[in-house]
Parts: sequence; C-alpha cells; structure tokens
Amino acid sequence: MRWSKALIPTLKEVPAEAEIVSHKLMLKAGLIRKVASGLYNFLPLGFKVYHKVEKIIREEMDKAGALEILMPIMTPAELWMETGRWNLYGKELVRVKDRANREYALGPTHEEVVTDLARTEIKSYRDMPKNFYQIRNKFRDEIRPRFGVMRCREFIMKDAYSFDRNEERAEESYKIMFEAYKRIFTRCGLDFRPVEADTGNIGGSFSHEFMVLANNGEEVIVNCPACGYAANREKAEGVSAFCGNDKEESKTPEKVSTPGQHTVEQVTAFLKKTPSELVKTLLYIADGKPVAALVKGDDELNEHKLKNFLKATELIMMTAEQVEAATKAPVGFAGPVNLAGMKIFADNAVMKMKNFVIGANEKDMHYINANFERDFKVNKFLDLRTAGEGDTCVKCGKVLTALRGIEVGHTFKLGLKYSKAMKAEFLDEDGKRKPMVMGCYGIGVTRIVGAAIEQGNDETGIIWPMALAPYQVIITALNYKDDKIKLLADSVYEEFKAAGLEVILDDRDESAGFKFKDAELVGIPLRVTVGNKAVNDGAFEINVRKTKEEFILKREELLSKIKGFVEKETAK
RNA sequence: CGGGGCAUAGCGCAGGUGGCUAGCGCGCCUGGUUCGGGACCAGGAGGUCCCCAGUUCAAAUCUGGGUGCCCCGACCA
Repeated sequence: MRWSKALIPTLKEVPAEAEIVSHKLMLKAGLIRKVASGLYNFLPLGFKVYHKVEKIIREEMDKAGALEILMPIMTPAELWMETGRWNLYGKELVRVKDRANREYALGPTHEEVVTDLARTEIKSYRDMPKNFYQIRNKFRDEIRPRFGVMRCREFIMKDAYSFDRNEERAEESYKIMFEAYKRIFTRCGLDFRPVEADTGNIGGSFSHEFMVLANNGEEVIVNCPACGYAANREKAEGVSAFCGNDKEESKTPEKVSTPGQHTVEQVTAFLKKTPSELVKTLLYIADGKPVAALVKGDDELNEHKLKNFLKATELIMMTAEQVEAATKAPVGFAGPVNLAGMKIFADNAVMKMKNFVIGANEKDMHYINANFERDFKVNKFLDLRTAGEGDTCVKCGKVLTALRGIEVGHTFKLGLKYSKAMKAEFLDEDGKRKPMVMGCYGIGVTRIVGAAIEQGNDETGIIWPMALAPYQVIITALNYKDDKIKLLADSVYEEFKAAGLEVILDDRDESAGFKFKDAELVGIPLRVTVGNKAVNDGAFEINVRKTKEEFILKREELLSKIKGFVEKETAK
C-alpha cells in the first residue's frame, strides 16, 4: 500500500470524547470514527488489524475442529421465549418489529438459535461432538457504552457452541476450547490470564474468563501469586485478613444512642470502634421477597454471590422507603434483631465475631456487644463478601493481590440449561432420548483490537504486536519528489511486496519529521528510512518501534534481515 | 436509572454584560521556497453558533422545552 492512496486520517489533537489511552490512540491513529454512542466505523487501518485478529481466531477454531457457520442477526422472539430470556435479558436486548408486527431480537449471543439448529440437525450420539461457531456482529443495548471499542452497543464477537452426548465429553470439548483460546491470545501477542468467573446472564455450571492485563481494565482480578489461583472479583473467594475475636467473653448487649450516625465509618468512629467490629445489615428484595445480608463493616457484600445462592433472577437493594417499612427506622439503623418476615444470611467472616455493633432498627440507635444466637438468629453462613487485595488465598493460605483486566474471552460449561428448555435431544447408544450437553465460548474480536493497544503504547503512539500490526514494515521515503529517492524507495517497496511482506510506502509530500511521527503513532513495528543517506551511502536506517532500536543495513541485506525479524516476532 | 458536565468550521478551543462582516490554532485548497524529527512565505475555501419555541428593533449571547455526547455512580445501612 502507498500511504498517499490509503485513508489514514491521523490527528494531532484527540477528540475530547476519548478518555482511555486505547480509545484516544484509535481515534488519533485513524483506526476508528464514532457514528453514535457505542457505534463505530472501522477505517481501513483499524479494519486491517481486526482482520488479523479474526484470521488467527478462525485458524485456531478450525484447527480445534469447530465448524464455522453463519446465523442471522435478526432472531425471532419465539426462540427467546422458549428459554425465558425474552423477559430475562431485559433492556439490553435490542428488539425490533417487522411490518407484520412480529417481534425479533438483534442477537446479543446465539444460544437459542444454535440450539434450535442442533435439535433439528443432530439426531444421534454419532453426530457428536459438534462445535459450531461464527464471527458476527452482536447487539447489546449497554447501560453505558464507553471506552470506544471496549464496550459497544454493536460489536463483533466470535461465538462457539459445543454439543456433546454426556458430561465427560462436554468437559473434553470445554478443554479443547480452553486450549484453543490460550493459543489464540498468545498468537495475538497479548499478556493474558484465564480466571474463574461468574456465569452471569448466560448461565451454566462453571466458566472462565480470559483477561488481558491492563491498568484501564474494567474487571478486577483477584490473584494468588503463590499458587496461581485467579478469579474475577465477582466470583473470587478469599479470607478476610481480620479473623475474628471469638475467644472473647460474651458481654451484655446494650442499646446505645448514635444520633445522626448513618455510615459504618460514622457509627464506629462515634462509638470509638473500628469498622471490623461492626456487622452491617444490607436489605434486598430477591424476586419480590425481602432478605437481609450481614457482612463485616469493612467488607463489601458481593451481590453476585448472594444472587447465585438464592438462585434469584433479580436482586435489588431496598429503596429508602422499603427499608423504613421493613425496619421501622430510617436508612442507617438497620439490624438483624427482631427483623421480622425475612431470612437472614451472613458472610462467613462474620461467624467468628463477638460483641459487635449492629443497627437497632430504631432511629439514632445501635446495639453494642451483640452476639449470634443469643440476640438474633442467622439462617445460613456462607461466602458473601467481595474478595480483594490482602485477603488470604482459600487454596494455599498466602496473600492475594488484585490486578486489572479486560475481558476478551469467556468460556462457559452450560450443561443442560438450553437443551432442556428447548428440547434439544438425541438418541443415545442405549436407545434412550437424552438432552445434549452444551458449552459456549465467546471472544470479543473488536475488543481485542482495543485491548492490544491498551497493552502496547507509549507517549508517541501505538506499539502493535507483530501479529496484529496493520503493516509489518513502513518504508519512509524522505522527499519522495527526489527522483533518486523515489526510484530507490520504489524498488525496496516492490521487493518487499513480492517477498510477501506486509508493507506500506510513505510516499506523501510531507516533511521527514511529520512522516516519522505518523509512523510511530500508527505503530508499524519496523521502519525503513530511504533518504539521502540511502541514496548516497547505501545506508538504510532501520527503526524498531517497540524497543526504539536503530541500526543500519545495506541494500542487499535489507529483505532477508527484515523478513527474519518479522518471522521471529510473529508468535506461532 | 440517579448525579454532573459539555454542545460555536474536519479536530482542539475562544467569544457570551444582547449590536455591525462570529474569531484563533491545527487541518484543508492554490502558488512558491524547503526536505533526516510534526517546515516557511503569500493567497484562499470552509459556519442551520445542536434543535424548537419565546423575549427583543436586534439572539451564538437572555428564558423555556427538547435532543445528542461525555464523565461519575448505581456498595446505602
């Protein structure tokens, strides 16, 4: 490609809308342009990178035995009703009507559609295992699209779905995908980590997320450097550093006045205690029923854990009015004593506490020296708190750390959730009809482009991993109007092209500095400068974007050295 | 969904106490000079001042309503 013929609209100033570095650089380097909130045009350079990611994914999926198909974006409501997700998915589902007023969802994921396909086409255990995948646009009406291509309303996802005759085979399929994912992200040149994750909206028995490690990541990963345990914060387990004071003598409970003290910090400071000596009572409505959750004052309740335990489809914190109705006291004084009409669940860390502070369900009043059993009953102790940095690892007992990550892939072992709901059955060897055991596996293809930049950049611009770079080499022809330089630059360009290198020739009538800056911004891994030094002395300056190394090559060694470098840098 | 902010040329911004032809930098076009780190000179093009209504002799500017975009929050006991 000749730069003069391309469309690479680099910017000196970034549009004010961009917040994080990858978004800024994608705009600045002319990779994307916004159409509306959460909707982007991919310009030629950005789309080239996208294609590189897509190619790697397709190669690895095919190698893993998955079968590429194409399913419609517009999917009939009836399918979604079969699994109940027409209602469950909520506002995130983009719904459209056709001229006959029939309803459709623009697919946010395709479990219903593939399961429908599988139930008609897979009839026997002999037809399995099967793994269908597609690479397509997905639609999710996000509450808040943000960070450019990271969280979009329309994005491109690779989604795969496996069908097996039993649990064991399904686990094999899962493992095959897990390994394929590791290869995919490795080949993309990303620093990533698979972590245990919550199953969320998709459902199923267990899942892993593939996180690209980055400071701007939306996800928090709880990680044990000692044993390798790693999980999404939504799911992670950890033991609170404070382990309780259950050896203490039980003291007499006492109602104390705490006028105007609402928050944990206020109450404990007022009573000259620490937050870890207080148990906070959080009130929720779970599928219409009130529940109370107790966690230590300095811990955070993990709503995912509570929701999963209750098997609730909806878990909403009570409004101030609901709290008043339930506790007969304003918000800030809720406690577990005499809390009528609801079940009380407490975090494991609370179990060992003694003589703690709780709300008294009375305006401006708290109890001190409260204890379990004597003062109130707990229906069940379980892991309810959000784990974090400084906790003790449940696997090995060492200290946990926290990392930030961008979720680029997610694998789920679905089990029978969809096959049962949609009657996707097959005839097994024993002549019995059985539901297929499913797995599903997603990769955010467009998101990988952003994640790669988030991981590879410096003050001058993007630093692409070789495997994702839109071009492997840029030939910067200084003063292309000069016939000698033009002739020489063209000959190098043609030679590289013929040798199969992905090369762009900067033949624009711009100053040297301008072209160097653009090459660095756009992040081409290798730059060959053709100027007077090349014409007069046969000295071609090579610049390595990533390391800022600089060296001089002779004309005849250019191709082989450059080619060697590209091959070495491309992860296999 | 709650809170906050912004909206003026392709991008970044100024103007705003109502007033005459709406500016600046970058980018863009023409010509010339330059040519190894975002060059210089001269000339030029480009605007429904987000939209609708109101106040007024007069609205980018004041008032009301709407829309779009961005940020924060949705962990409060």
